[in-house]
Amino acid sequence: PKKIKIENDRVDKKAKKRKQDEVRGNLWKGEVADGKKKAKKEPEEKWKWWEEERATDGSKWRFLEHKGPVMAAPYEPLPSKVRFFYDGKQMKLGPEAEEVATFFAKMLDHEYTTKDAFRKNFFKDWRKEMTSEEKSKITDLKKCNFNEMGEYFKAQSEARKAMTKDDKLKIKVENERLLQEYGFCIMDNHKERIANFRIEPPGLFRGRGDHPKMGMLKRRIRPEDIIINCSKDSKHPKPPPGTKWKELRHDNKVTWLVSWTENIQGSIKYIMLNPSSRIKGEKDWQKYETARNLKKCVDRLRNQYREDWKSKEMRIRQRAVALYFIDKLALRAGNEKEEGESADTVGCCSLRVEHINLYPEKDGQEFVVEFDFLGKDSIRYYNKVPVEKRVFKNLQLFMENKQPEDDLFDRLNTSILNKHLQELMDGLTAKVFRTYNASITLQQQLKELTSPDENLPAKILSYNRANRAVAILCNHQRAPPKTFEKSMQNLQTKVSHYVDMIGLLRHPLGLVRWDVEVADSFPYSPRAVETKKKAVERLEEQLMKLEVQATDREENKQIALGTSKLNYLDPRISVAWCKKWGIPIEKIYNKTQREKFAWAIDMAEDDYEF
DNA sequence: ATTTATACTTAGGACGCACGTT
DNA sequence: AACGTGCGTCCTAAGTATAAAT
Repeated sequence: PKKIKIENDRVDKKAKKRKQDEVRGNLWKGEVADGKKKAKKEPEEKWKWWEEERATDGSKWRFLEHKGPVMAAPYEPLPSKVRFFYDGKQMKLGPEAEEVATFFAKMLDHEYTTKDAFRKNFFKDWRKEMTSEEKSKITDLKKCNFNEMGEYFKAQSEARKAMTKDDKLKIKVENERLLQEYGFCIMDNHKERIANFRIEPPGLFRGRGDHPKMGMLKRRIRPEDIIINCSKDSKHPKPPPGTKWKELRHDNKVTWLVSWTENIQGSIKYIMLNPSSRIKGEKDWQKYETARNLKKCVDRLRNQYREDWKSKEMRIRQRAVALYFIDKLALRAGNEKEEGESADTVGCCSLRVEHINLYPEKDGQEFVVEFDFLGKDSIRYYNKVPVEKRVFKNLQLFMENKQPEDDLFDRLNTSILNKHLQELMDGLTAKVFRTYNASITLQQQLKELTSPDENLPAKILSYNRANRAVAILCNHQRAPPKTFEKSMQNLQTKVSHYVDMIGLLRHPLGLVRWDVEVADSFPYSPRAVETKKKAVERLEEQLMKLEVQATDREENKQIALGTSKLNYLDPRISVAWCKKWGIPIEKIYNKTQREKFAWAIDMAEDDYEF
């Protein structure tokens, strides 16, 4: 595999030395025992992996030791007072059938338990867990009454909420212990955080959107399903007593520690490291370097695909138009999906004729393409865009003699497209355009929106607006928060409250209302005037802050900023912006994000350019 | 050329908790 | 102390991409 050599790849000799000095194996002994106090008091110097050289042989690590996954808690049968009824008659279920029944009972309040597909899939899978006796009795889901179960779980969760502080603390301590024991691994002399060290518990599958497999039973994972990956010379994780792992593997060409095959789609699930880890960070850094490489040649590429719109070969024209969409609209590549295996969603290459409408003229604009389709996670993409005449004509051509459900780009798929892109630039794939366009947009928007003399909240509003421009480009949506309207109203109430107060203060008579002390000194003593002035200033600043907050929130109603911040925006752009304007980085990145982007925070200066 | 397997990134929503407000 | 709410964390589904198998 090709490695993109990163520029400015300084090698810090001292860092190298430090690394060798660090002792391996302090993880499972000593440290945990003498408590976290020590670790907290003198946090071991943060490892700057970005100052070290990277492996060039395709190996991902040299040493890997971990404790294996945390298995899902075993099923606890219901107390006998909680009954299940079939066709009005009480019925005691065996533990297997009962467990699956509880999954359904826990979802009773959800709308999807009313959906045909959900019920059908659930019932089919549930029956597989029944004894032959149960199976012969229980033949109709409609006759099943899970209400007592459902109530029981509701009560349980109420009880959990109502627990004493002490009991809550106990749980917290136990979680912390689990984290300390299983949440870290040793990779190449460093203790690194694991992202998801728990095996996914069994339950009913609920895909996103109109998923054909909704309601199916996601089965319990046993040690016998699990593959462990670690160093040969490490202390191997032990399977729970009386069980065996499926396999113990020592593959340092991959980054995962644990894997298993999930039964719904038959896909493999992995346990991997946290985004703050070296192995994820390097990859992330490299991703942005590839996007920066695209920046260097994007003009050439754009000229190229514009030329290709005229090609006499249909496949080349399709490739060129698709690439234009991917570039201009930041569409995803659009791999083909097996029909009936998941929700019907598309990306660029898998667009169908039914997903676009062509308007030679619309709303005073020429050659408008209207997109309307469900993308990843069944999020709707709706957009009307004027395109160049040639693109428009090509689209008409591609749609000729086709049915709505036919592929728009019938001579193209992501594999063909990526092969082409690979020839144009080393490391280039379709998704790089999303990264590139997102990052360059942030940089441009920040330049445009930041005004030097604005105060801190206003600058942050500008940042959020730049961030928002990217989120809109990438179509990162969210469901409006349930409490949105109300919290917006609250904010407005506060605002008018401040406006009133300021009004009163500004008016001399307002003194009577405002503050007894000042009122007493009526008419104005110099001190009172000064105090009043200060108070007005303070109030006005708070008002400003509130107004900014209100604006920001309103504009953000249906837009999710997190995804682009975490996955598309070169963090060095944000770091540089913060440094340039003296904004504390904490205003932009929370703790987790600062950990993930530690490399960028350490590296980028105020003049960094993407 | 097409399908399958694998590994990894990207994604939105649920949930719970800290924190400010009443 | 009770409340509520906004944020961060967790969860895991759903994508992209590539290599290997057919």
